[in-house]
Amino acid sequence: MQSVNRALLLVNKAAGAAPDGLSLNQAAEALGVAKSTAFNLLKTLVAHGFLREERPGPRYFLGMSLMRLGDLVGQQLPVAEISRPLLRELTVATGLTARVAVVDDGCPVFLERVDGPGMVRFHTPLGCREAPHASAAGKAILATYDERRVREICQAEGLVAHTRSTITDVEALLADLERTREQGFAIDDEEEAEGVFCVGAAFLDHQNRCLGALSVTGIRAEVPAWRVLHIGQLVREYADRLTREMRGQSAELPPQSLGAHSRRGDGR
Amino acid sequence: MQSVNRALLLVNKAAGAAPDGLSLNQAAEALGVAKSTAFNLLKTLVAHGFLREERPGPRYFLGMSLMRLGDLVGQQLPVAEISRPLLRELTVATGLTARVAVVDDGCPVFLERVDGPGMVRFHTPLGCREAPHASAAGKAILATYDERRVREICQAEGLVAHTRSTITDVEALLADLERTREQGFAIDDEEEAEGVFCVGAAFLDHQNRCLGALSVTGIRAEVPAWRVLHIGQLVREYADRLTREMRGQSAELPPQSLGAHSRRGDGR
DNA sequence: CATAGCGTTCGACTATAGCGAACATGCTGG
DNA sequence: CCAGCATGTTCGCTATAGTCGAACGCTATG
Repeated sequence: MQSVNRALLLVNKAAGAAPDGLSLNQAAEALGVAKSTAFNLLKTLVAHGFLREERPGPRYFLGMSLMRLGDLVGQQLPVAEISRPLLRELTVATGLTARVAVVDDGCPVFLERVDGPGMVRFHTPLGCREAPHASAAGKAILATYDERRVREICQAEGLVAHTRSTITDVEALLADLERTREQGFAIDDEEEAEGVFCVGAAFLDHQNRCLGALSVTGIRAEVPAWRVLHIGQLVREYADRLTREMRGQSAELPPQSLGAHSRRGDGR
Repeated sequence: MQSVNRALLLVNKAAGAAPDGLSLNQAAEALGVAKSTAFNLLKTLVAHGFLREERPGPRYFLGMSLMRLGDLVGQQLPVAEISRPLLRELTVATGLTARVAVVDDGCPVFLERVDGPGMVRFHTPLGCREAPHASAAGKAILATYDERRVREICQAEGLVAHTRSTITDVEALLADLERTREQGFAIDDEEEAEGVFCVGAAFLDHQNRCLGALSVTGIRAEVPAWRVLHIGQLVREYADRLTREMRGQSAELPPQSLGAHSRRGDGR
């Protein structure tokens, strides 16, 4: 499946090549193929709207089809649709950027975001994976797993340090997860990026397996110590609401009170 | 480029196959190829995250990469980023769903949307093309072109009727466009969908060529006759603001007052 | 327990995608 | 204004890589 591989790689290249786009020669060189080969690939991708050809001196950018398809991903996952109004409320209530992620192999993948009102914008593309051990959403997810599974994931992903505060030791991480379970929400205190503070909480499916997490993100200064508890409880509360609403739609289970702190899932 | 073609077709199939996803056999049949061929294609797409494989009984859905890439499209087009706060304001001011489209071969392609507060949700996927003759955004765009180009586009697209009110006659369309130019905004009065009312206005680049259009959408009942003028002027005003802000960023041209009704471009 | 339907693997054949060289085009600098 | 270069585009040959079909294993169902 060589040609398909190359085509898809090209799309990724075009994604990285902002804001000037990709030229034919760049494409050919990036793939290590002849110019004519890259030429054909590019034309095919353009024909399907996966790339956009901007003249003159053809430069290639991501195409409109990707936007349409990207939008559809969210619609295939019911989570995004349902969580949107909750994110909006959460943003208003906290003044922070609120996001929702689904879990993919233990990592949070962010589906949807509602930016806060502040000056600061965070570089948080939709659809991106974040590290499980260094993000509030990730730790909220891990906290629903049992120790064995957490160790597996840590092994697979590796506890790479993003900042000085990143937890790089498995035992320390397990302790942090225990605290997360106790208080009902996870905290990322500059563990993913310097100066950035996040709070996250997991939501569950009808079998109490973790589906994903809500989180709010702000700069450290926006979140003084005395606000943390309040924000944490708010995020927890909204995550529970999301759990209930997801159940309400996909299965007709009764809203069965979740209990304030009953997310002690077994992770499988 | 047969295999790439087939792969990209599969992605589109998977997009349409909501909410149950695509099975191997469906995929093979849809393409008219052997099962093993479809199998390889699917696996390759999954490896790149363009599709997601859900077990058991492997079903294929759109993958997370598409979401990430779709999000990036917007970032490569400066329009989406800049228009977002304007859309938000416009939604608040009108109580309607506000959207922004860029022009692609005369058709509006919608980049970004901010839903209104009402109960009604519109089925308006991002990245989708709409008919130029039957949407407010489309007519706002066409109104910036000269007669020859409008006729060309009509020829190419065909004036298909979506509802009883759709304009299917070129002369009538040209008259409507003239009115649009006079009042500064375009109106779609149930021409695209029954019961749906839209108002749109074009925004321009630094050479006064049409870049795209803003529009607001509501159900007919939300937009009584006496509100139309006010809403129209509002949309016109925001489109002009967008024009100015786009110029402010990409080129350092002075904000040069646009004049209330100076969008009489020549369309090329 | 049998069977039908699906996903998955394998090897052979041939169409197809890849290469390289030649041709076109559009800019830059002399 | 022309020459030269860099870039995009086309074409034919060749071998590779993608396609097919058939065989296998699994699960789900009557």
